[in-house]
Amino acid sequence: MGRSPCCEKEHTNKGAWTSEEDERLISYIKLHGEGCWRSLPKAAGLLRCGKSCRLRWINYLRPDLKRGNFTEEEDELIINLHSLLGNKWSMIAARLPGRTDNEIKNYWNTHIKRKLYSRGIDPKTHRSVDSVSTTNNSGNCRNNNKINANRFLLETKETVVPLMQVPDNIDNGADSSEDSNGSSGLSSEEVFPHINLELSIGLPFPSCQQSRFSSSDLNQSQQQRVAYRLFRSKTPDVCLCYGLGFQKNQACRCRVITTL
DNA sequence: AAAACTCTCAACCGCGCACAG
DNA sequence: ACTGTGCGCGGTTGAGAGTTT
Repeated sequence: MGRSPCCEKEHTNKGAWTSEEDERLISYIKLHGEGCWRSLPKAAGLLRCGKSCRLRWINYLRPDLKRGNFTEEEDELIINLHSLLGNKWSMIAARLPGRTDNEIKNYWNTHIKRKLYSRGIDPKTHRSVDSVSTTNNSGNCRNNNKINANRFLLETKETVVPLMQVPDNIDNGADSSEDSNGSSGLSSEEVFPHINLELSIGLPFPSCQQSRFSSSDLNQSQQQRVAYRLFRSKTPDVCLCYGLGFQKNQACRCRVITTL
């Protein structure tokens, strides 16, 4: 059987968009808003796949896009966020207003990788090329260990339950990723004092920013379900701090809690 | 001047997830 | 519990622009 295609390939245009197609898409979305990408092309009179329309809008036509060169501050922010999040481009993009995941991904591959190599840093591990090439030994850099631990926490599904079981530790400023030897690593904010590590996920449209429940409305199991769904979900109207076990106001100012 | 090569980035593809039925 | 559908993500591709030979 196999998966049905997202659209009929035979009757759709491919490749670069014409200015006429752009205008059609823009005026349609201005009139009807985003969403329902599958039916949008037909409704807008476009011979394009819905996916293609979505991509064109998100990466190129959206009015809130910044465009232009990346600043030095943006460079450093991307590097630091990448060290925490890995190739989670959409999450990184959420911290850079006006930038898209595609743009950041391209920029990473064409510029930043090279920049890091020139600094003697491996862009995958964010460790010095020397230490990467020698072995996995020793973790001679405590900061890097801490960074990689955070990255692990954010990326692996297996850590969801343990994370939710130890919110108190997080609240106390202790590090749940620490091993049992009691060594005190630096927090992410100490490692990157200049970036906001609240990691609330940015929202492009104000309508998404409302929430129906605060954490105080939920019992513990509901909160755990919320946290779990949040961690698994790619839905943007949530705050990552909540997925890490924080309660409202404990860790960040966003106060955005996803609904059940 | 032009061929060859390199770089950039818009666009595509396939997969996984959420959700409705 | 299962299936189909739509959306979003990350990896990859390739056309066109820019640079070098």
